[in-house]
Amino acid sequence: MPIAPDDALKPRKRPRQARSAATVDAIFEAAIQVLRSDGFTGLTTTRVASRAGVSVGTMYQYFPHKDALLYAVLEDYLEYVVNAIEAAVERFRHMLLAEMSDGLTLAYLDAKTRHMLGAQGLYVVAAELETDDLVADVCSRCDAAIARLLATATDARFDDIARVTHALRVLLVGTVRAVLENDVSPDALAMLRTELPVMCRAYLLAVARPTEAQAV
Amino acid sequence: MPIAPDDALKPRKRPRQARSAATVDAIFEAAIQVLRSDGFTGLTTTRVASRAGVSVGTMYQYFPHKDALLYAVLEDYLEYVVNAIEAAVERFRHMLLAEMSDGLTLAYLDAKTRHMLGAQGLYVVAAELETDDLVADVCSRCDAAIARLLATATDARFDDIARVTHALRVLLVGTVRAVLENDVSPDALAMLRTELPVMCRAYLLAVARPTEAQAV
DNA sequence: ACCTGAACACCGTTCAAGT
DNA sequence: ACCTGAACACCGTTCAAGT
Repeated sequence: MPIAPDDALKPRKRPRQARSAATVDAIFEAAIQVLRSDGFTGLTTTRVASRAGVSVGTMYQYFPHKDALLYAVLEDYLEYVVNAIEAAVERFRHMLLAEMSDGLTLAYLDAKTRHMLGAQGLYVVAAELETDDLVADVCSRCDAAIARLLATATDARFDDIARVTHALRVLLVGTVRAVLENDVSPDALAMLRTELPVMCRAYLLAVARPTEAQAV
Repeated sequence: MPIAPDDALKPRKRPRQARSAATVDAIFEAAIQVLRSDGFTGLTTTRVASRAGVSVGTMYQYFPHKDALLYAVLEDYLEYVVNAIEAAVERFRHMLLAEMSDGLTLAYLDAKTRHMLGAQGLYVVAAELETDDLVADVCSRCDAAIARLLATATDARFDDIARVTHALRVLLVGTVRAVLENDVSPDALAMLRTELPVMCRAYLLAVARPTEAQAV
């Protein structure tokens, strides 16, 4: 657990040839599979390499150490989620507060459940790996996007939009994780799909200041 | 990561003499400290033993393996939190819905922040360690307590109290964790203390069916 | 009874040797 | 250029030997 200086967690080299790119993809996919089946503790360089069909040495040509590989997997996943949020924000701007709340909530839920169903282990990766900068960056991009959304509600204004934005993101992220983490059954998902929108909507309406357009 | 059969995670023997009890306490405390400073990955049997001032062999007399030690630490912590919730439930029964919501929320927040400030690593322990039974037990005790509380609200009834209880617990646990996990600054805590009660109250009021006593 | 620490198997990482 | 796998240091766990 030495402190990672500079870009110590960055890939060692980018694949330049088709053969290499295929190798990296295989390693990447293998890492996710092993993480899912054996957990963070069970994720071994040997196991990833053998499942990817390469030798350990080859893996170390692309990732300077195990952590760099896991970091890359996490980065890729977070990028996917942020993109989903930013897309939802564009789609639901300039609507009623309740509409944009539901739109954002369901878009986030979809992104999570589609891409994440087995990648729960990534939470452990984020917790254990020096990922503060990466996470901070992703969080601020999400907050910026959500603030952009809320600012355009046609029927409400917020006194402290930064605070509300932050609280809403934490509500979304925390609740979804708390459920998916130890129960990905259809029942649990159904519960989220009905209750989470209610939570977000209720919170936003509670802290919003209605505007003249409200009575429309 | 072998499947834990039976009580494989239970302590090997209970301390019978004062000397032993002191040893176990020291090991326990050392584990928490190492977890805080070095994380889950950095938590080494050698490190825990040396910080506790005993040899590895001694540790293995009380805990059959590293996981059993971590399991015991987690169990102790969860017990503390459940007790806090159950105490709060007794204190706030038969009140207005908004009052009991705030009471429960702040009691939970207090329990978390007081005992947990450094023990964040326990989330990783719970995720990695075969703790499904333990967690399920704790969750159902919390849900039972919260349902007991909500059922006595003087101004509201719920059509599906199990669903609301579950959703409320997930909201509490998830949101608090999402904040504390990567930011235990006073600012973050202040945000939780103001916004979390609003979230819970707003959600409960949104799903509650008001009763005649409401207009009092 | 309780404690110790060398010894064994396994994992992360390197690097000389192969194609 | 890219790949391989034996070799080294370190961690979890055991157990013969100490008090």
